[in-house]
Amino acid sequence: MDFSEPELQSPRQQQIVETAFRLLASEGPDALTMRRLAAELGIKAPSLYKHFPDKQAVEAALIDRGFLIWGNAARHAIEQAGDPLANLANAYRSMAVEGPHLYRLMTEGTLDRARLTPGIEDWSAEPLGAPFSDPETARAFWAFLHGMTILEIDCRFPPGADLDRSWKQGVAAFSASVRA
Amino acid sequence: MDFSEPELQSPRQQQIVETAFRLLASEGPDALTMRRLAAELGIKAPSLYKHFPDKQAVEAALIDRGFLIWGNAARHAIEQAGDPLANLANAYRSMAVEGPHLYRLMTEGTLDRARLTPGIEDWSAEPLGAPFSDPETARAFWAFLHGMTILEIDCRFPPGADLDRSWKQGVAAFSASVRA
DNA sequence: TTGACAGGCTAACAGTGTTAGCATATTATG
DNA sequence: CATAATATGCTAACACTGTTAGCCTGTCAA
Repeated sequence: MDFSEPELQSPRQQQIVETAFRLLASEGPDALTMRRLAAELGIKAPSLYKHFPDKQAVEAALIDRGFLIWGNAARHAIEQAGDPLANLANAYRSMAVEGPHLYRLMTEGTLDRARLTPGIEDWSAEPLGAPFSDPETARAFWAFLHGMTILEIDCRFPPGADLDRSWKQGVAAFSASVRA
Repeated sequence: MDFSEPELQSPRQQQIVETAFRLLASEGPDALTMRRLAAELGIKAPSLYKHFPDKQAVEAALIDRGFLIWGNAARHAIEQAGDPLANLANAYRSMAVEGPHLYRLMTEGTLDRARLTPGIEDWSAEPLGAPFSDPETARAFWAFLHGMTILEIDCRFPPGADLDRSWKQGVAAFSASVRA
């Protein structure tokens, strides 16, 4: 499966999503309003509704892009030499730290799957299952990755905590569960 | 340390927080508006500002309450017989499933610690460190707990996934790291 | 030439948190 | 007892949000 081409989007839609992507990344979710996004494109807010039914649809397109980014990064990580769990953890962490606003948008709250391109969510999560013999342990490892990531970018750990070490310890804990 | 008495709150403030607590639990975050909260109390929205400087302050009081609930539940869990990690995991999961809206409010986004009662965050996290010999592994375990919990209440796992088994596998993975 | 359509616009609505200014009832003080 | 202060409510309004209705213009096909 290849999700790299968003066929269903017109050039103008792609341009809007691209602008929204940059706006979210550089100024955060509070800046991602319909009026601001429109201004960034040199138009007025109501005109956006000629291209997307509502704001959620724009956000869904961003989430789609996030899943694409993560799916590719995870596949790349698995192919590398060394401990696949550590490689996945590093890739996951890097992606989120580089784009914390997008990461939050992707993972916060419930997800309206009907708005996403079908299958992309599963596709992006697929590489996480590779190192493990059963899907349940893979999901537990995913939970660890997400927990570390979101707690880190939300600054929920005590200041000065050795997060590198926590990542290592967690990866080590799950290493006993990898496929022979 | 005993956080059970919110000494700094007037009776009216306690009443408002209590009402907000019930409103959030029963109807979710969208219902927790200043106007709605006021209506629930039989007053108008601006009157709330005689008791709290802004909405964030009300939310901070709710988060305080959440930390209190969790801190007590965790202490209780640790005293029980059996695997302390499994007990903690069960307590954590139960708390979140019973009050998912409060759990999200507590854990979503960054936290303005200046608004919380000093020390309550650390106090509520304390029991998690008990079973482990180093704080880094304890934090990794916390990340696993939070990851599983938030992904579960946000329905991010595939439908039909065996979450009980994922919880078990994750707890098992960390069991090798417990203090001798 | 005409008609459809794509894509912009202004004006407006309901809802949000929040502030200013006013009224009243209780409580403390002279 | 009178008076001042405080607590606690109110209405009106502001700036912001997503969103809709209705209008106008340019492009392209029949």
